[in-house]
Amino acid sequence: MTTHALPQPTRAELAILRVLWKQGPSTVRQVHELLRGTQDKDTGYTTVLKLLQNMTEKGIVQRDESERTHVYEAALSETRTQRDLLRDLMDRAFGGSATSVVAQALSMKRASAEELAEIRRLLDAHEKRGK
Amino acid sequence: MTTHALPQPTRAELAILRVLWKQGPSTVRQVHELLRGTQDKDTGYTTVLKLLQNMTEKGIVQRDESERTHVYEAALSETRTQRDLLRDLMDRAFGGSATSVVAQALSMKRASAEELAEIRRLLDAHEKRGK
DNA sequence: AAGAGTCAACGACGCTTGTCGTAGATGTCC
DNA sequence: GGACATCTACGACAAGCGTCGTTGACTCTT
Repeated sequence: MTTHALPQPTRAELAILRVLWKQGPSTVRQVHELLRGTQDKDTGYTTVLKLLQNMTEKGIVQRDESERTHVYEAALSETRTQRDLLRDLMDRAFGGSATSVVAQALSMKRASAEELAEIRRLLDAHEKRGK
Repeated sequence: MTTHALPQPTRAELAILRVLWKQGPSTVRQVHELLRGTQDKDTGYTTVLKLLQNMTEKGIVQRDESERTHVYEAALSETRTQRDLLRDLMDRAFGGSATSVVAQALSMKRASAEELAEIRRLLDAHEKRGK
C-alpha cells in the first residue's frame, strides 16, 4: 500500500480546492480573487496563502516554486475527492447504505425533471455494466 | 423565525446520535456501553457525558432530568439530520448537484443488485409523485 | 539606486473539539 | 450512620482550524 490516503480537506480547504479544480493551476493571488467571487465570506490574502501552505504540507495540493510566484495545483481529482467525502459521510451518517443516500438526494427539491432523467440514465448504464 | 437551524453535529456527536436513534432515549451509561460495541475507539465515560452535555447546550439532544440519572434523546430525526448533512456536503463539494451525488453513490461498489432495484423503485415513486 | 509594490514565510491568537481528572451530590447496603 | 458505588458538574488540556500582522526578500519603475 503506497497510497497514503490523504487527510480530508477541511471546509476552507475544500473551497480552495474547488477554485483550483475549476481554474486549473493558480497563484495565491488568483485563488484569493476567485474565492472572493464565489464566496460571501471575505477571506484575507495571507489567510489563503497560509491555507495553501498547510495544504501543501498535507499533500493535498502540489506547489511549483520554480518561479518566484508559486503556482498551486490540486493533488487529487475532483471526482476522487467527492467519492472520498461521500464515502465518509455515508459511513458516518447513513450506516454505509448507498440507497439511503440516494433516497435523501432525491428528496431534496433540487432534483429537477432533467436531473431525474439524468439519474435514470446513470442507473441504466450502471446496471448494464454490472451484469 | 423560530427555527434556529441547529448546529451540525461533529463526528463524535454524530456517533452518539446514531446510538440514540437506534436505541431510543438512553442514559449516559447506556450510550457509553453501546458506543463501545459499535466503535473501535474506546471512549471514556466522562467524555461521553461531556459530549452529551455539550449537545444539550447546543440543542442537539434533549435531556430529561426528572430522575437522578438523566435520560437523553435526539432532538432531530435521523432522516432530517441526514438530509441536512447531505445538503451541506452537496453544496460544499458537489456544486449543489444532486445528480453528481447520485453518480458518486452508484460508483461505489457498495451498490448491490438489490440496492439498485430499490433505488429504481425510489426513482419511480419520486417521478410519479412529482407529476 | 531609491522608493514602491508584491510575495512567501513565520509566529501569534482565539475558537472549537475531544479528551479526562477530580470534586461534589445522591443513592444503597450493612 | 458509615462505607461504598454511581452519577453529574466543573475545569483543564492538547490539537486542529481559520484568522492575520509583520517581516524580510525580491522586482519594477523612474
